[in-house]
Order: sequence, then C-alpha cells, then structure tokens
Amino acid sequence: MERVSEVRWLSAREQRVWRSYLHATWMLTEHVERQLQQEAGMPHTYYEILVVLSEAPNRSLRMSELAATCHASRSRLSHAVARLERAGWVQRHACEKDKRGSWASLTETGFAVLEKAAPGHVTTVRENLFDVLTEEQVDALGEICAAIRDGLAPTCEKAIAEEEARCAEAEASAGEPIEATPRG
Amino acid sequence: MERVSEVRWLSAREQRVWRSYLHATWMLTEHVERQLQQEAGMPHTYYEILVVLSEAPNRSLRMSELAATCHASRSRLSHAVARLERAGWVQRHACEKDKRGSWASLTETGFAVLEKAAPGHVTTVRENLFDVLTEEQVDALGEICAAIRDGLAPTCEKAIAEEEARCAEAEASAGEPIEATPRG
DNA sequence: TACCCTTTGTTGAGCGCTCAACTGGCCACC
DNA sequence: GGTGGCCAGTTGAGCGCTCAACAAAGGGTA
Repeated sequence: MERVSEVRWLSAREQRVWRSYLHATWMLTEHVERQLQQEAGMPHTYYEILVVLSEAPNRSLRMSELAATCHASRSRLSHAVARLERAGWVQRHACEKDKRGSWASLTETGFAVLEKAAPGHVTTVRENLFDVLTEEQVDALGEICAAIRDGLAPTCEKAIAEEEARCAEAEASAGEPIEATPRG
Repeated sequence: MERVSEVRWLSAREQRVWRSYLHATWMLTEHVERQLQQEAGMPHTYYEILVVLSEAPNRSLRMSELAATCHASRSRLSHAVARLERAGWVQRHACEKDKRGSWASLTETGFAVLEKAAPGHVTTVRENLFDVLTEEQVDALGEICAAIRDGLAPTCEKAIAEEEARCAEAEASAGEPIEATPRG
C-alpha cells in the first residue's frame, strides 16, 4: 500500500466523485434491497442465488460452483441455501460422484417465486438505473465497471495467495482493532 | 411499479452492464472494507462517521445531523456511536438547548486513529478506482452517480411520505415473506 | 495399504444492520 | 396550566454476513 512514498491524496474533484459514488451506489442498493424484501420477501443476494440456479442446467448446481458464480463464500452460501431450503425454494441432495459435495437445485415453488419476483425487480433496476442514464452513459458505466473489475481481480488473487503464506511476520504496522476483538 | 403495463425487461447489453455493475461495486466495497478492517480495525461506515465528525465545527455534531450527513438511520447511528464510544474514539454529552438531544464529538484518540487510517484508505480508493479510470471516465462516473442520485431522491421522499400514510390497504399484491417473518 | 495434504461443505460466535417499540422532552393549542 | 402530537435518541430481536474451526471424503506418494 506504498507506505514508504508520499500518499497521493484525493483532489477536491476526486473526493466529490467518490462521495457521489458512495451515495449513489448506497441509495440504489438500498432501494433494490427494499423492493425485493417487500415484494418477494428475500434479500437481493438470495434472489441472485435463485437466478443463477434457474439458469443452470437442470436448475441445479454444485454448492461450490454456485458460490463461485454468485461471488459468495462457501460459508455464506451454506447459510443462505440452508435458509432457502427451509423456505422450500431450494433443495439439497448428496452428490454421487463426489461424496463430499452436494447439489443445490431450485424447486418448483422456488421457480414460481422467482418468476413472480422478477418483474418488480427488473422494473426497479430499469427505472432507477437505465432510465436515468443516456445510451452513452450506459456504455461508459459498463466500461468503468470492467476497468474496476479488471483492476481488482489481480489484487484478489494476490490476497488469496498471501492468505496462504499468512501467519508470518503479520501486522508490521497495523492499527489497533476496535475493542481488542478484530472481527470474529 | 407499473403493474398494469408490460414489463420492460433488460436487454442482453443492459443485463451485462447490470451484472458488471453489481460485481464491480461489490468487489470495490469488499476491498475497501477489508483494508479498513485490517489496518484500522473498523468498518467503512464507522470511518465515515469519524470523517464527518472531524470536518464539523468543534469536531462535534448533533446525533440527528450526523445521521443525516452519513445517510444513516438514527438507530444505526445510535448503535454505531455507542460502539465508537466504547472504543474511546467518540464521546457523547447532553445538549443544553434541547434536552432530548445529544452531541457526539470526536476525541483526541479518535482523531489520531482517523489520521492513522486515512493514508491507507485513500491509497486503496485511489489505486482501485481513480488509477484504473481515465479522466473522462472519472467525469462520466460523477455524472452517472449524480443522475442515479437525482433519480432516486424523489423516490426516497415519496417512500417517506407513503410510510406516513401506511397501514392503509397494505400489500395489495405483495409476495410471501420468507418464513412468515418478513424482517424484524 | 498407510499416510498426508487438499478440497467440500457445515457450523457457531460475533458484528453491523433494520425494524418496531419505547422513553423523555419540546411545543402548540385549548 | 394541562394535554396531545411531534421529535430526538435508545433499545432489543432478528437477519445476513464473516471468520475460524471443524468433519469428512478425495487423491497423491511412499
């Protein structure tokens, strides 16, 4: 994080854009989340799981594949699918080939719920994103997101690699965690 | 949500942009969050609270003003400030003018923590957002965010207005909430 | 075959958030 | 002056998430 060299602070304009970005993405997320919660009774992450499953062959996917496609940790997916299973929207069954693994598949009920939820969700996304942007802005947004993604992808891989070589030297100059317990 | 008319589904291009948007914003958020958690021991929302307080006159703000500036609910801010107070970074004291209210102010320790956290945070934002974008893209991003914000602002106000006139008619065609309990 | 490392998936604790309900003080109106 | 509605802030339960620890099975090597 280039501790040695001088910090390149944000210019006034960059700060404005950054705060604008935070506010806009927060509002959009919030709005989409609330709409789905109210009309479909589920958070957006669960909706995404159902969508991915609905697009998979046989509407089924191995847990780890589902996790990768949804950009979710295995832990998160496990909790989420457990909840979706209790709701009767997803079902799990053991994998024959690899007895460690398990399949998650969308139930008929789950598919019906998804079909019912989709119009409202899509309308929300359209009205609050695509309708307020010009064609050029949509293109620009696509390119901006791609740039962010491509820029961050190596960092993520690096982070994973570093995690493996962890426990060495540790926090050379890390800050104090809030109240002794860092996180878990 | 225009239930009567036909749903305007997303085109393949729009769907691509939407998923790209979700992935990019998720990655960036995740990365910023992780960096702050590891180096400063606090989530991004707490960092923002400290920043807002540090910019306020006397490094103090009424709770409700702080909440409005941070785009946080009063509840969330109350919980957050309680936590920040336990960490010794923020202090609360009663308001003389209005005995219902209370002031939150940044402590010296809190300011020091913020000063220590800022370089790493700014560097993360710069490297993963501004460094991967061209000047034109930064401008475009600013305008896109402004458009989203402006588009959503009336919706938010409307939502607040509707909330007041709630309890009437209710869920005309709402979906079934997950497992009977919608949320809280 | 026996061993060890990896991979898959689950679990429980803790955290930040929302929602709803609440306390307590303000203020306008009778 | 009292009363009723509003406002500022807090609280507790429940939810989704992360993290770390775990169980169980695969797969390579000796």
